[in-house]
Amino acid sequence: MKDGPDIARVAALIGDPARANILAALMSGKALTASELAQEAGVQGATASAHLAKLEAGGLVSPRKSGRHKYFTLAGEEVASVLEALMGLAAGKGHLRTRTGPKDQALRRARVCYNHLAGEMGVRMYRSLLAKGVLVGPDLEVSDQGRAFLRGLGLDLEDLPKSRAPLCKECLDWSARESHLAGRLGRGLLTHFTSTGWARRQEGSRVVQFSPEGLRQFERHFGRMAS
Amino acid sequence: MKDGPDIARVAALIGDPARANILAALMSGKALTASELAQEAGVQGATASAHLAKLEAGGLVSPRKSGRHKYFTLAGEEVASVLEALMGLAAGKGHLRTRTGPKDQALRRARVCYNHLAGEMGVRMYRSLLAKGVLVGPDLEVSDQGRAFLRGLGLDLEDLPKSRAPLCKECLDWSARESHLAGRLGRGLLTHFTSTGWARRQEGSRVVQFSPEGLRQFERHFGRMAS
DNA sequence: TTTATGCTTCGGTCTGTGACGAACTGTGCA
DNA sequence: TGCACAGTTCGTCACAGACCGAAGCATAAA
Repeated sequence: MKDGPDIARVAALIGDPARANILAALMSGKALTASELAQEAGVQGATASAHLAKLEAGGLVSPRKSGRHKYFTLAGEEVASVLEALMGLAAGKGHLRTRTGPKDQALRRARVCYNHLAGEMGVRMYRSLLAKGVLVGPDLEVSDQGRAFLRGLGLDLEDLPKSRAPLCKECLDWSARESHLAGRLGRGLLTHFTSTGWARRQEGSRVVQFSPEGLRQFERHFGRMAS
Repeated sequence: MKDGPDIARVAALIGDPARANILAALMSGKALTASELAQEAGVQGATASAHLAKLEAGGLVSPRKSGRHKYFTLAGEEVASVLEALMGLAAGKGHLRTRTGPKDQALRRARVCYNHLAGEMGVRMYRSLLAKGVLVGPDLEVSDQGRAFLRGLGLDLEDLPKSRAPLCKECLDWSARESHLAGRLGRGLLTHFTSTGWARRQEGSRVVQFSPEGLRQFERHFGRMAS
C-alpha cells in the first residue's frame, strides 16, 4: 500500500519540536526573521538556520530577503490549514502543551490563524455568513445580497487585493472543531476589524482582543456570543 | 510563542516512514492485523509492534483483539482527515512517492478515504448534494427533500447505524483539493454503492471501481463526470 | 575604509530511536 | 498434550540528525 503522496516527509518536517515551534510562531501570519524564529524555537542561530533551510526545501515556508534580514512566512493557506488540523488532533488527545490557563481561554475565543480570524468568534462569523446567505453554494461564492451585507460592514469586495488565491476557503478550527472562513475574504475581514479599531492583535501572541465597542458591533452583525 | 497544542508529538508520530506506511494502509478503512501492517510497512514484526504501540499511545489507531489476532483501525475520522490534508500538501509539493501511473489515475478518480468515497467522484457527489439542497446549512443537515432523495437512491437514514459520530462531515480531498462527504452518511453511501453492486473495492488498494451500470446510475443522480 | 550585525557554512559531539534476532507469552488447532 | 502461529519483550547495534561554537560571508551603518 504505497499509494499516494509521500506523507512521511512532510510530517517529519513538522515533527521536530524546534521546527514545530517555528511553524507555530509563523501561524501568527507575520513575517519573522531567522533570529526571531531562533528565539521562538529556543535554539541557536546556526541550528535555526539549518531548520529553516529544510522547511524551505520542503515547501512549508517562503523566504524573502530584505537587506541583511531574511524574513520567513508560511508558504500558503494550505500549510496553515494542515497545522490547524494537527492542532485539532493534538488538542483532542489532551496533549496540550500548557495547562489551560487564561491565555488559552483567550486563544480559544479569538485568535489569528495565519491571516484570518479563528476560534469561537471565527466559527460564529462563518456560520452566520452561511445562515444569512452571504456565502452560498458548494464553492462558497458571495451572493449579491452578500455583497450588500459586506458593504454595510464597510467592506467592499473590490477593495480586496487581487490575487490567484481563492476568495473564500474554509479552514478547520482546532479549538471549536468546526470550520471558519479563510481565503482573501477571511483575511480582508480580519484586517477590516483591526483597521476600524474593533479589534487588535495582542503583541507577541496569536490572541485577538476585541474592544467593548468592537464586540458590540460584531454581535450586531453576526449574532450574540455565548457567555 | 508556545501557545496551543503540542503539534510536534503527533506530527513526529506520522513522520516516520514505517508508521506513515501503516497509517496509509489503514486509510483503506479496513481493520488490519499487526503482521499485515508489518508487511505493508516493510519491517519485521517486532519493529511493527513497537510502532503500533506508539501509534496507540498517541491515540492515532485503536486496537481490537480477536482471538490471537490484534486488529488495528484508525482512531477516527479526524485522524483520517489530517492524513488526507497531509497528502494534499505532499502532493502539491510534488513529493509524489510514485510517478503518476494508471493506478494513480484511478486513485484520483475514486478511492476510499477511511470509510467514505473520495476523489473526483466523491467531490462530485458532495457538490451535487449541496446544489440539490439535500444537505443544507452550516451544519450540513439533511433536509426533508434530502431524505426523499436518499430514499429514491434506496437509502433510508433510519437504517444507518446509530452512533455519536456526526451524520455529515466534510473532509478535504488531497487530489481534487475540494471537500467531500464524510461522517455516517458518507460511510452509508459508500457501503450502499458497494452492496448494490454499483461499485466494488479493488483488492489490496484504496481504488474504488465502478461498474458501467453503476457509473450510469451515479451520473443519473449526481450529474455527469468529466471524460 | 572600519565596525557591527544577520545569516550561513563547517567540523565535531552526542542523544534518540529505528532496526533486527532471539527468547517469551498466549491463543487456537490437531 | 503438543505444535503452530500471532504478538510482545529484551538486548544490542548502528545511523540519522539535532545541536553548538567558531569561522566565513554578506550587507548596512559609522
